[in-house]
Amino acid sequence: MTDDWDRRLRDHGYRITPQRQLVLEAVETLRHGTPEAILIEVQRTATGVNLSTVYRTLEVLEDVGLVTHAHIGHGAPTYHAVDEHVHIHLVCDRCAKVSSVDSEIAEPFVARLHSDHGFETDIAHVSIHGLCADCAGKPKDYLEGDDEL
Amino acid sequence: MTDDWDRRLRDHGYRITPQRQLVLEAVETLRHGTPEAILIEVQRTATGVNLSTVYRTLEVLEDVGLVTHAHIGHGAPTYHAVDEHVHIHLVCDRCAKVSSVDSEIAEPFVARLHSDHGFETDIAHVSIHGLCADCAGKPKDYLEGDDEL
DNA sequence: GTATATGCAAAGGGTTTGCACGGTT
DNA sequence: AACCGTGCAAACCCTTTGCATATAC
Repeated sequence: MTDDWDRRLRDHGYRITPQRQLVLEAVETLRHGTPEAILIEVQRTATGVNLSTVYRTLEVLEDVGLVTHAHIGHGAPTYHAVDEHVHIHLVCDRCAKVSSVDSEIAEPFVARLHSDHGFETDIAHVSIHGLCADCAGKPKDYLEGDDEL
Repeated sequence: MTDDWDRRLRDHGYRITPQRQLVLEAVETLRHGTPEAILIEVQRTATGVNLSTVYRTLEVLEDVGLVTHAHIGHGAPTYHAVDEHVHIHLVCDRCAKVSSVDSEIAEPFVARLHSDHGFETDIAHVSIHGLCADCAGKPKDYLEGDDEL
């Protein structure tokens, strides 16, 4: 676990509690975790912890920069520790498969948004939707224009 | 309104109903509309229409290709008529302002996802989060979108 | 006439909030 | 001792669903 996690909390005026430690550990253990999944992981150690505490804690951990969240499908968001490698989620709208790609691939796009619109993009925050290679019915490195939904 | 809307519905085995017509018209009138907003617009003409009908109708209209939806914030999605110009929503995570940019700006990125991962991206489906020019403190030129609410 | 669409109400996920108690500082 | 954090339950928003009725075909 990030070694200065307690310091980070304290520096922002937050207190150190077992729940905060456990939630952070759970986020790091599960590399992608919804609040619900995080709760279950936390409850392996401390059964009494409540879902609303998980929500409040994730908000705090995000505020101090220890975790981030991304929206994958239409459901609950998933949380990651900040030291995880930054990645973009590609979600297939047909088979619902989720793949992760290095966020570096979006660099030129992000740079363009910045130069043209002054927008500082958090590219990993929401996933990219579309059709995966299988569902699009085409192998990698194959090009053709078929764009129905 | 799209002139072959009824034909499109019929061709997919759907029936023509006043509700479907009204919902489609509402989507075209409001250029960005949540289900709730669409309901209100529809009810200006037909007060009895129900929210669940709006949901079911939007699903049908989307199925036949007359409308699409995009996720802007964490809340309800917004619907657009398909003949609207395709655009990406940039959402500022600080001030919540939403601006629209031409989706063409993402072309190289989309092409890269296709060539490297075989993924056919629907770039407009989810918005891009980050900090707007004002909030990032780095203005250059930005395009104000057509949204409110 | 028959199957589909609708309205209504209830239930369902996911998330937030008010409150009193308990724990950290 | 003061205040923040927690558990609990209720409320909340958005969406879906079951069912009986109404309507398009």
